[in-house]
Amino acid sequence: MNTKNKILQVALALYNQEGIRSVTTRHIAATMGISAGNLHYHFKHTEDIILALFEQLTAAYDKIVQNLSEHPVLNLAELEAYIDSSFYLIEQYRFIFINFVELGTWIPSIRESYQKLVSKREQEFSRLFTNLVNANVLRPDIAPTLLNSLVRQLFLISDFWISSNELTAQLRGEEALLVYRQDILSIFTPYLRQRQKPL
Amino acid sequence: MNTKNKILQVALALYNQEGIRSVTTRHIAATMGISAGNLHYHFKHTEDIILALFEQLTAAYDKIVQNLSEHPVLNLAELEAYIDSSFYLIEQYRFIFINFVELGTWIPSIRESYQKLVSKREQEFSRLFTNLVNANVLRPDIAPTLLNSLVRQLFLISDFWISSNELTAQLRGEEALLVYRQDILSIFTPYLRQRQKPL
DNA sequence: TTGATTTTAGAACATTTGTTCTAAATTTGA
DNA sequence: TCAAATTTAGAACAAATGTTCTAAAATCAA
Repeated sequence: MNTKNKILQVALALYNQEGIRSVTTRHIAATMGISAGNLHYHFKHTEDIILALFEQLTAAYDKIVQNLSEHPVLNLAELEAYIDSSFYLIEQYRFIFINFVELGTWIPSIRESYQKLVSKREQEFSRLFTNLVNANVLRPDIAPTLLNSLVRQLFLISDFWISSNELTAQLRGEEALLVYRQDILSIFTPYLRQRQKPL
Repeated sequence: MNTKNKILQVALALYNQEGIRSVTTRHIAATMGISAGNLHYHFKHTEDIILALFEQLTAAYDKIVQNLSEHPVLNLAELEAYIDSSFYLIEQYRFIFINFVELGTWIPSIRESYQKLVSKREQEFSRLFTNLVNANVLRPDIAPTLLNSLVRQLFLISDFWISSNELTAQLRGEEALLVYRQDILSIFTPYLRQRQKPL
């Protein structure tokens, strides 16, 4: 692996573990055994590192979305699979989600990029709802304003579940996934058709 | 107002406006027209300022909780009033919610204090649900595990709604309140008794 | 009033941090 | 093989930051 990618890899690990506050470019360079000068040869500014990591995240998310449009979700098992894959992605780039607002004000292009991601996800989730209604999984009588709130809820919970978990239960690995999955699914629960409703 | 309180007031305003990243003790001192040395006479360490602000927040929240136990929520109008008051409090200390995880790792007593707050709110919300069921506003057939998820959802949305809004719509003032209120209420919506259900 | 205490300003210090610069080492490509 | 391009280490710099120190000013208490 070339130095540039290695920097990104080590930076991601450090940011996730120690938080953006305490990680410096010297820190990253020392951890991978190169000089600070060398690091700044590859990434002139610290923001460039963070921005590159953010672009990795959006690229990975795009893949998930693309996969979702090729293989639409038609039942609860597939919904769970999708929830799980988004969880792994979020956890992989957890420092971004934990410092989202701060990063957005620090590096404006991150906020712009996030806006675009939100639009994509809105489309994706609208389709997801429609599919589940058509597949007779969800009830068809959901008002549009309520649907808006539901979509916002989904975004909010998936983007900030990690932050919330960090402050409270601090669940890890499989345990975290299970609770995350349940929290996301409980948004859908009340709108399931009676037949499959485990209320 | 004495200098100590003035420092807290100015620090809060600056943290909210410019974010904890760019605000320094010199910054705060300069804004209020005192010397940095003087500021550090009153608060030896930066953390002491932030911790004091966090304690203001928990004290204010305690008041709301106490008021809630003295005047229980029995209908949707009262629920809205409670939602609104929590919104104003969160917005007043927005920088804390925006940097919650970072502050929690930086200043451990903040995380401990937050844990206690969460316990209080859990009790409070359980009572709130029970009250609304008894008052025939909510349906009585909500499973305990689902209730847990609902409570977590409520916490998550109230604590991170501001962060989410900051990244997307960036609504302000009354407009923000309206959407926040609707997002919180939409958690309750599916469990309302049919009579008052505006699905 | 006067002596003690508290508050304040401002200089000073140590450390950190991002970044640049230079020269050497390494790699590449013809 | 050898010159050009690249990568690298390490010193160096400038700015920022938290904090301390000292002495003066203000306040308080008897």
